Amino acid sequence: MKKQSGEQPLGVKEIARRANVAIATVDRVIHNRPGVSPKTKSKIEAIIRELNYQPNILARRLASRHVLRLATLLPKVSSEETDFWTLPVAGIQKAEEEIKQFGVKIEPYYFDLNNRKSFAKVAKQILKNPADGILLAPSFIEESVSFIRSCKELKIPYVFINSDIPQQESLCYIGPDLFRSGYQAGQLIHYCTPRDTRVLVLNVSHEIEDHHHLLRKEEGLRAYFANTARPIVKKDIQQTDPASIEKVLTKALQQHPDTRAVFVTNSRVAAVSRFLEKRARKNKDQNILLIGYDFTKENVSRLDQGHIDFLICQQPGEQGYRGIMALYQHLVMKVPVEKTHFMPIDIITKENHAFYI
Amino acid sequence: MKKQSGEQPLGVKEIARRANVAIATVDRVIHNRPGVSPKTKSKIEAIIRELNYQPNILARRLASRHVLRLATLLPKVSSEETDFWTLPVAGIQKAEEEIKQFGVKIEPYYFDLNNRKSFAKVAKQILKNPADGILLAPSFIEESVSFIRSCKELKIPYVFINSDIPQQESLCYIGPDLFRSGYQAGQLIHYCTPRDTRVLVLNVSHEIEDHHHLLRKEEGLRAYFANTARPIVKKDIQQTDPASIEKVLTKALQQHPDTRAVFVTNSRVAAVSRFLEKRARKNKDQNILLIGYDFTKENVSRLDQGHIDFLICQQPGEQGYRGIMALYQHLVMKVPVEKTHFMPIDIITKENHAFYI
DNA sequence: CTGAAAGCGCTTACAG
DNA sequence: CTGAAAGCGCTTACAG
Repeated sequence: MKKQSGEQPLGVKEIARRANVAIATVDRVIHNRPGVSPKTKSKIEAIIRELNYQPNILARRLASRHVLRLATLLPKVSSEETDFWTLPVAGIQKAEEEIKQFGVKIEPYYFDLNNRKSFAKVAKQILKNPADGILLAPSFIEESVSFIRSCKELKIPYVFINSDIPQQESLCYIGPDLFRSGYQAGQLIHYCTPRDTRVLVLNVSHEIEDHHHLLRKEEGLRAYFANTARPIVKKDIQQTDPASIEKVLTKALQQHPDTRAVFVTNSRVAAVSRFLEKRARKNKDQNILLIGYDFTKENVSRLDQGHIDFLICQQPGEQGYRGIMALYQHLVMKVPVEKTHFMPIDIITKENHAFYI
Repeated sequence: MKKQSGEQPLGVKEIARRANVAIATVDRVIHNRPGVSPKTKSKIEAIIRELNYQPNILARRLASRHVLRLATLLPKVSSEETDFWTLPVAGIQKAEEEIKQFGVKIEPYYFDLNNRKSFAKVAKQILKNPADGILLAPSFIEESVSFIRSCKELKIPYVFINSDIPQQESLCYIGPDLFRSGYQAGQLIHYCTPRDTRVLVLNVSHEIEDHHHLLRKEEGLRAYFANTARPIVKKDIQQTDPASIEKVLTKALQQHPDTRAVFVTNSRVAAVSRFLEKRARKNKDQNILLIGYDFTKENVSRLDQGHIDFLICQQPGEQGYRGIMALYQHLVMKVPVEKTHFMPIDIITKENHAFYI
């Protein structure tokens, strides 16, 4: 079949012909470049509208000598802490694979989640040789706000993934709705445990920065049980080593022997599962439901062994992939991008994790 | 930044220069077209290998006057039955939107799920003016096998979605692992109901063709409980009207008053939920867990009202999207395609359905 | 069996 | 402020 049987899409050539100008002039108008008299400009613009001109992206990228650079600013993957960020990075690579044909190049930068100064330092590096677009995880709010202020000045679009800073004019946010994920955890607990038993909420984190995020999940959980008599107790564990976890948990469970569900508000659920496993061996009668977050290697392995019951996951790979694609859509295709994209709240179990990601 | 600073990707021009032939001859070799002497051919092939030549897809699609036609053969969406197939269709449209710039066109064909002859009829239409690739839901096995026999003869690649016919040399299969989804349902029942209570499996379908699929799900569920004492009973309901469902269910629940979970092996779970709702009103004491399949409008609405507990879903939209993309990858990008792609087994609840799809 | 040339719809120096 | 022309890396008639 031959192309364009029927409605021939008209191009710059036809626009130039109708406007009685050279193609180069049409090009100037299309890209809003200077050097066109107002009169010529409006004439060409009228014709563009009339023809409903759609640029041919293939031709554009083929002819252009400009390669589009996208910088990513994400936490470094640290095997000691959590390998969560390997998945977004993989998603970003997949996106790059798909669009590198179109002259898009990704420049990855990494900061240390335990060191807010490293964020600022790496951010400064990015600004030294600014990319055309930026994808970032705004883990440190203050530093992120300062960084994107510079981006705004340079008119560089930026996308947030995994956590949001609202009201910052980002191109878009792609990540979880923390509150609703906590709410979902509430429902699972409701289904799986007797309704008069206690729920223990654990925030295991020394990163104070995280706290706001963890609180939103806790709020979601509490909201689910708002109109019930369900007893809920919360513990913050700031030291994340096994001994500290053991100490806090032992005490909490002694204090509240009616606990039948533990909700860990982040990926540290694996560490908690270790303690509960040990405890269950001594104490056969008590079966405690354990729910936590994130598809890390360790969590999945603990899930598979039956020491974690549910993991709530939000497609971290897809977040990276879509973040890049959003920048691409915006910069190359020039199509509008959805401002907020909440990821599905996926419930991962021993039985379905093999099909995830 | 200028393009190709560094490793200049070499193209046909350079190959032609090195082989001392015209570009047209290189093109013939690249596309394995006739009219090249064996000697010239092998010489060019050697250079292509040596240079690790990667064709520029942009240039290829821009220069080519050939538009790639992909036919889709799917069940017609019938509002009376189920709107399940609207989602794959939407996924296909999304894919088309993304790749129509590259001269890909989708030609949709629909058959009637209640009429196997309609499948054969529409399939014949497709063969009258064969597309370059085909995406189909092989709902009727015999007719599908006969259709793809013709496709094989014509060397047209085809992709199965939603259900598979193994050993048919399809380019790939994209859809659920039915057995494992039944297994997952088993786990949810295990978590949510007392372990000595009964599980009722319902196959609600007059389409005998379906039966094999439904059985796989049932087998998965039974496998989960294989080494337990859990009582399981199965009922087939061949008439799908409310009265027939009511009749069978009333009898089954009378016969087995210890039933605390009902597993419906397909999207007909909404109809079952109607009966159970009615029954619960009369019979307050008995709370029965209800699990079924598919993200149809009606099912989601029943889920939202609390009359269905869990829906197992397998990203129908994504199946359509990926099916088209697989054909595109194969035909345009010429990259190898994964033979089997099982979709995640998603657990959808009242609390997370709003974030799905 | 092989090659020279036009063209796909754009962008980009460069000249005026 | 404007235009003529070369070129992006391919494919496609057409000529020999």
